Amino acid sequence: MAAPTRTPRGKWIEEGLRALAAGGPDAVRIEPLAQALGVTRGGFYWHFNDRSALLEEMLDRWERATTEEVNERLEREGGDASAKLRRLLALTSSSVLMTDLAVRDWARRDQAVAVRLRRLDNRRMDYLRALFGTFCADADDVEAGCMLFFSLLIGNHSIAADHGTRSRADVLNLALRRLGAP
Amino acid sequence: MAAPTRTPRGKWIEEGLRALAAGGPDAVRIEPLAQALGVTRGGFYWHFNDRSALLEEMLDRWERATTEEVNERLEREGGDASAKLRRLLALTSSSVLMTDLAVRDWARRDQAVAVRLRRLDNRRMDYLRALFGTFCADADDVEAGCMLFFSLLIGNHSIAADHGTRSRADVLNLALRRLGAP
DNA sequence: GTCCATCCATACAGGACTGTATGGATAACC
DNA sequence: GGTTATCCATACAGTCCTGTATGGATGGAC
Repeated sequence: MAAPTRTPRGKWIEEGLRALAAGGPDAVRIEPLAQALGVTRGGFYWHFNDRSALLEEMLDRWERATTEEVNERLEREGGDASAKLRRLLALTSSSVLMTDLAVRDWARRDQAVAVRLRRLDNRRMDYLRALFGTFCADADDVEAGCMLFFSLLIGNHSIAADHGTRSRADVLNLALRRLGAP
Repeated sequence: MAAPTRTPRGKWIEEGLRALAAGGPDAVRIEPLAQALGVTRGGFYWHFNDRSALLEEMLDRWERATTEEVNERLEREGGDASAKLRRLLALTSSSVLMTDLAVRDWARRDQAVAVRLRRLDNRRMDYLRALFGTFCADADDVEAGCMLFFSLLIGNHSIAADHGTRSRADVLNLALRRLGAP
């Protein structure tokens, strides 16, 4: 009844997310994906109806994984709020982050993706609000701090500027302190 | 000697930048560009060697235009530093900004583009440092403030979260005040 | 009115990809 | 050892794009 499951559904999705992170949604093509997996496209169309079905499932998996993966891992490693914020900022060049940036760009030109992103960003903002709330009493300050921190998270990987004698890590630390993180 | 110049070099570059802003570098294809301009690809290959030549010139023009356009316009309209920062943040959905975000994403997967972006981001950072320097004495604070502001500029158009009863503009204002802008 | 630089249309060859159809191959399961 | 669910290879038709080659068309300069 069962089967060898050499290249199951999940493999295609994983490889698709890798391609997305590396080259954006336009880089998610079946033929190169199959080549990367060492097979032909034969099996792909058994799992999926077409390319857009893969993209949908990629977004499904991304939406589920990114919440659990980041938040739970952050909670598991413990520490106070500012330690968690610090760890979040240090998540450099993780594939999670690259995928995130790719999806963010994708959302700019695809309404359906934008809806998903909004749902996720709202969850993330809620999480950030909880963290900032531990060392920040004023609600306005919390909201501004969250927006600034979230922006910093993205800006860190989008801004190519140098900082003279300071390293990027130095500047991130200074910025965090400026946001009131103890 | 001269000519009608119906669809000169510049037209292709403009249309290319429009396509870039709307759909990323992969969306810059000659055939659709020609269609948008109401001609066939015939003339394109008279102006440019190939597609990559267009991309190069698009980046050239972008690099020159974005600096002059934004900075000079900001200076021309006058006001103090915090007024200028406020106007920068209000530059919503300008095509300049969309192109900027597209190039930023492009730079993540193309080294040559990354080099150009770095050059530009450094210039922009210098400009921001000058602005922040007018109401911020400590050099560390200036650097952190610039990074946070620059990130906010990008985050504003990349983050899809809501802010409860507050509007995005409210939060941006709160954030600016938190950065010490009077 | 002719020349010439500039620009455009058309046709062609080729590449990369998509989706479909079809005939296996493989191994767990009975 | 046959059955069956799962997966793969191959071949084919079709789409969209690229780059090249070639023959105009247009209008200012002279």
